[in-house]
Amino acid sequence: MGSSHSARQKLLWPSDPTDPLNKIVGVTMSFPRNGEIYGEDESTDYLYKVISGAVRTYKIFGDGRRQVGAFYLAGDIFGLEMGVKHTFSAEVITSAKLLVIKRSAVMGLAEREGDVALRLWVLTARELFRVQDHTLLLMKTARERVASFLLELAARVPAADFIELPMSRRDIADYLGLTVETVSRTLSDLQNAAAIELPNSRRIVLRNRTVLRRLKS
Amino acid sequence: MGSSHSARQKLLWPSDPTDPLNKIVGVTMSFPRNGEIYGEDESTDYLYKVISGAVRTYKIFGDGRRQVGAFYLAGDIFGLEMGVKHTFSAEVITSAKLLVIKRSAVMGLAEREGDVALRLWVLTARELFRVQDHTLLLMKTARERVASFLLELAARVPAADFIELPMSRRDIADYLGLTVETVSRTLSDLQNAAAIELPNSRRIVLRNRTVLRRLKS
DNA sequence: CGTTAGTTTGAATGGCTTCAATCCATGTGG
DNA sequence: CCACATGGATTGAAGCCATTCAAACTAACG
Repeated sequence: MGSSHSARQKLLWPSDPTDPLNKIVGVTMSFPRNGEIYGEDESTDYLYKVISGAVRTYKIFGDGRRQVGAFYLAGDIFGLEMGVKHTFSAEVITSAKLLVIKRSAVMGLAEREGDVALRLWVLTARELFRVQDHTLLLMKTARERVASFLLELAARVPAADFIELPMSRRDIADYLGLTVETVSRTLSDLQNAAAIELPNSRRIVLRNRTVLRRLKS
Repeated sequence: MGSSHSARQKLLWPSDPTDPLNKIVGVTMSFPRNGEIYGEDESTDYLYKVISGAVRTYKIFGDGRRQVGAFYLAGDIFGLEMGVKHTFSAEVITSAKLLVIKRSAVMGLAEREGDVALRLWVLTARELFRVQDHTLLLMKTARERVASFLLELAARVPAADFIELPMSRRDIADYLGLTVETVSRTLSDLQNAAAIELPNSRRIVLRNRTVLRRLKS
């Protein structure tokens, strides 16, 4: 698992009080910027819930190319897998607080209690849905990918008329299957088209969502 | 659901005798070539197991582009989803026999019996794994995509030194995010590179898998 | 034997990448 | 406090890979 961590503290799963997963106890841990959470092929002994900050999962290919599989923000659960080894690596983007849960505790409970098993199934199904959306993204043009990405992110982040990007252009590029240059150019294009505004490189004002939705497909 | 069907017959799930899903009874149905199984946004009342033949799932975009989500061959289960509506449409490629199971029967059993619930979870997790591999495909070059596709298919199909493709070049193209022309050209390239041989358009002899694996990434 | 759908091949175009330079923000040492 | 180094982002220009448009070929089927 990750190397540097601090601030251990026992507590319950902090979400919907009727959630059957509340029966499981976890531990909060703080991870530094760019810190490793787990590596590809490490055993799936833990799963995680993002309390604050942002996380990316990724794979590195033989020739050095990197594929970003997903971004996880506050409230998202990740690292839950059926196999004994993780299929992606996970890293912190901005410094993050994570709730860390022992997989064995979850699985043991699932065997005895049906509602927990159903909840886990739903989590996997939701992840499947997310990955399917990702494949749809990758069949589109650069403009469509960037527009879709911005709308997807805007829908997940607390409501505001702008997005504060936790990730770099490289992270976005590796998620969208583009180069950093193309991402940068496309964002400039969208700004020229009056769809967005870029006060600085990490903040994006969604000036016209209708235009974005039209570009999206 | 699909329009034309015939040869109804009650029977048990025909696979591993220890499979807890054997407790569920289904009905076999024959579907004609290119027949519709279910449409996108239709309710998820049934799930399916391929007895023989081949199936594709797909989505059509506003501008007419088609995205093929997956190919299902003999033994594969598809159509199992958490949501009330299907996220893809499903069609028969070659004429197929499918085992059709009522979703409510499966879900009801899952609530009472933990091993069934676990089995369903595994099925969804396997689907997730498959879709993740698909996203990895879509980040690669045309050669890499075609090479990966051939190896993936060869691994699923009964062992032989050749593949009998059930699907058309268009199907392959829409699955790989390429045009038919690019797929055709790439197959010709691979033949020139002595990696494969094309006795006819539907049969592919894997002449040199090592070369394919090298091209794959 | 002609029609049709599917596949292959050719030539030209175009969108994204590659290579390269500049810009910008941040931090560090003199 | 300024000078300079550093990493990330943007912009420009050239090249390339996949697409587009078009034509020829093949197999299946009436």
